[in-house]
Amino acid sequence: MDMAWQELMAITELQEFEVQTEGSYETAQYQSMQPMAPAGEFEMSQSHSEHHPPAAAACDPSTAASYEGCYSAEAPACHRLSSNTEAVYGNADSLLPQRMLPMSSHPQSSLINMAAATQGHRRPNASSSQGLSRHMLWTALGQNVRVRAGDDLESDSGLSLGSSPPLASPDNPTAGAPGYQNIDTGTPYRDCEPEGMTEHGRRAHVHYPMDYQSQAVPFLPSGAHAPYFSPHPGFSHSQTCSMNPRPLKQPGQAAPAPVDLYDNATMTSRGSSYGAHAKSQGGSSTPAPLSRDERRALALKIPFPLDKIINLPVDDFNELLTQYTLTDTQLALVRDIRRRGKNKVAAQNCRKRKLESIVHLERELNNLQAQRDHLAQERLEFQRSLAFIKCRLTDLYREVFSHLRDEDGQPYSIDEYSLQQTPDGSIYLVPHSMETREQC
DNA sequence: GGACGATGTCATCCA
DNA sequence: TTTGGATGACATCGT
Repeated sequence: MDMAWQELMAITELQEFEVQTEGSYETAQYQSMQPMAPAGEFEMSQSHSEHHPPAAAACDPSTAASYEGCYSAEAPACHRLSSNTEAVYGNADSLLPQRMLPMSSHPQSSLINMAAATQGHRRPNASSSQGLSRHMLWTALGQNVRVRAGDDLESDSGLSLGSSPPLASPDNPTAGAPGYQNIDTGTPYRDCEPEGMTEHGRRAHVHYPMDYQSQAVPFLPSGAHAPYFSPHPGFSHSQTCSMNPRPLKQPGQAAPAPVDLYDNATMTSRGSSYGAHAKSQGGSSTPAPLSRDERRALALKIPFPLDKIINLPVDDFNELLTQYTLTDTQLALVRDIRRRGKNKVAAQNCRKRKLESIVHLERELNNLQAQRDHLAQERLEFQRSLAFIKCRLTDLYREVFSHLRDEDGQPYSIDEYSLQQTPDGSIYLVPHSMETREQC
């Protein structure tokens, strides 16, 4: 790429050279798409004869054979830029990476759709996954969702300076945010704690979604919450922390398998679901885990879905907030979620534009390189043409001298005299000695 | 284990 | 002042 840009920069130099050496040719001539005639056929000379009558006689094909030495017949025909550029770059669109294709929307109408979308397909785009994960928030409530801060225990971001108030983040369980505390014990949430969590706390932890259900039911997709909202009492901490996700069993079914929606291997520290999605390509029916914000919303019992938080217009969003009595912590979290959600979309759009810009610049670079090649070819043709015309002029000059005679009928020596033309068109025979003096 | 692409997030600027 | 879009930078993940 660097070389390409260096070559591109040479175009300006090339054009400057053209102007200096071929000053009589205007820039417009460089835009001509017509090929220069092969020199050997002297079509070039005929073309010149239209504009330079004196040269026309010199370029008479009948006499041109004597000038092959000046104007090589091997001069290649100038290529047609109009066809070349299109031929070379006509398929430039094919260079567009597949990732540049317009994103398609995915229906988010049901949990079934969501599950299907997460199985056997890599996430087609982030927006759909957002929608899916948002549904996950409200459908997973009955699935013994553990309000886990596991990924939050990891470093959120090396540069994170904590834009969110500490209270609003489960990253900081010691900050005293009520929403991140165990409902029963009041202790901060710490999922999968190897030692610190008591069995009572674990059970309360496991049962937390049940407590959340009472508030969140109105927002759950119909039919999604009822079968899953009674966590099996037999779930232990070790089960909930299992690294082997199993299909969920409804309460009425015997021997419910341990459920772990937070397989560490599938969760990113950012709470994104793409990792889990990629893992679901294997055909696993394990639903995608909740994002970090979804879990935060779950923990703080935000009483409306994330897609509303993120996508509602500001007026509707504020109106939504007025419909509920939210704590400062909840408000801060909601605003953080809204900010992050919008920024996520913005980042996706930004990256898409950046890729499109790269493709556009690469295409433009190719076009400019083709233009440069065309100009170089034209310069070569013009140089050959100029050399040919000079040869013809020299020959005509000698021919004129051969017909000149002095008073004694003797021919003038071309070494002693020269022909000069004045601005008014008069031609004088000037001795070289006088010419030299005039110059002095 | 390092390179690389994808993605989410944060900080910052700006309208 | 608030809100949100745009974007660079960074972290993390999976391949």
